[in-house]
Amino acid sequence: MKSSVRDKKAMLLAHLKRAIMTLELSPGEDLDEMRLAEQFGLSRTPLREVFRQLAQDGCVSLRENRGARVSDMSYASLRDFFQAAPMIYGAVLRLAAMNSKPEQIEDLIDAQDGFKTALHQGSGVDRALANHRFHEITGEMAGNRYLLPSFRMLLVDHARISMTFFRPRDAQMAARVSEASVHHDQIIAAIRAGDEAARCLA
Amino acid sequence: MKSSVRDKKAMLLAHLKRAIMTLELSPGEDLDEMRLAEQFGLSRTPLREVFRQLAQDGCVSLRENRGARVSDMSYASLRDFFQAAPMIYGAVLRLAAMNSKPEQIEDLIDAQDGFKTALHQGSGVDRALANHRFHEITGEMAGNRYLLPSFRMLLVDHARISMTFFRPRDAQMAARVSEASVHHDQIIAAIRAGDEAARCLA
DNA sequence: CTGGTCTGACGTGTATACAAAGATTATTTT
DNA sequence: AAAATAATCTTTGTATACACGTCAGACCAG
Repeated sequence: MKSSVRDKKAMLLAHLKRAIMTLELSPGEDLDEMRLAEQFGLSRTPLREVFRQLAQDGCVSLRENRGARVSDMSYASLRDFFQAAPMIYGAVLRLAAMNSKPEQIEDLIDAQDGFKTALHQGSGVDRALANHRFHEITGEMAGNRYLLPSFRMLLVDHARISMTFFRPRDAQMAARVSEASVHHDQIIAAIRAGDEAARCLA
Repeated sequence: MKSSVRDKKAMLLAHLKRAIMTLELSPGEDLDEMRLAEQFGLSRTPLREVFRQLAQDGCVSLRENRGARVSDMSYASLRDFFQAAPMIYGAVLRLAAMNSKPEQIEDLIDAQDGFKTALHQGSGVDRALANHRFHEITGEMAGNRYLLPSFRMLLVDHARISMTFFRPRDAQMAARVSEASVHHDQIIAAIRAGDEAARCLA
């Protein structure tokens, strides 16, 4: 079974995004066009399109005549992150509570199950990705085209920051992650409540 | 003097963005790749790159196998706009007040002068573009990489919404626009104050 | 040595030909 | 005559060759 170019593009996008979020590809690392092209059986044209999409999510930065490089995590970008994240996350959650569909709530609960599983028997990578998936669904629920680009950028770096600072041995860290699980449950409850409220109005 | 491809790309980008913001290109209108390519003396490859950049700003939507189309302004997107705009604008202004540089404040004052000129002797298009320029500078001042993508999208549709609903004869509208000018002055004052405060801390 | 420029190798940017998908028109069938 | 289907035509997506810019190391001047 040979996959179409379209599928290969999607795979490459997912692969690179995952690798960047998990720090498998380090911030600042260069991406080699030609190498990736032949590795994934694509020509450079669609590959560069994938780079553009990654740039949109803040995964890579494109430098004129100097290729794509994994976005670095400087002190400045950490500061930017903690300035922007609370607002955008808050806004997304409010909208998610207003606009969520029953089916999406099911997805969210599944994602939270996945997160709990990762919490107890997964690696740091598993936890970061499961957490990412959870929040990604809240973004879908909010469904606001203006908020989404910023939200997606934040989620990518949320994962990278978790990966950077998470230390499995550290008891405080373990507590933090458990807190996240509780927080997720609160989010689900709030969204359910919002959904009920919306239903009553309709 | 013949301009380089790089310059032509920048020109095309600016031209299309302006045309879309001023509704010279209507929402929903299709963009013809080949026509624009020969019109601007570019091949399709860099032209499609420009389309991608426009898509990033929310100017156009790219449909699989069906080219680029000017983003339409549906009821849903208006709702999204008014949900997202207050938050993002507020956040950007707060950060602008914290991070602005003296030189940027000069730019902002110049932009406000331009807006006032447009207000008194310009067309609706002039006003919308001058207003856009003003807010664009506040975005630069805030300089938060996570907020910027959403902010840019909002600004584009801010201009388009103004163009849609502005009616020169309408006295209420005239008052609205004057209000905007006052609002701009307040913004400048607030940013100046923030700048002073930051200076005192340093 | 140190600083600067030149040159060649490497990698990115663009043009163009070709392939594939969508839209349109003509044809056939009921 | 209307609907379904086939043929074509247009437009988009991909591959590839070539042009151009960048970077590194050699070479020379100070």
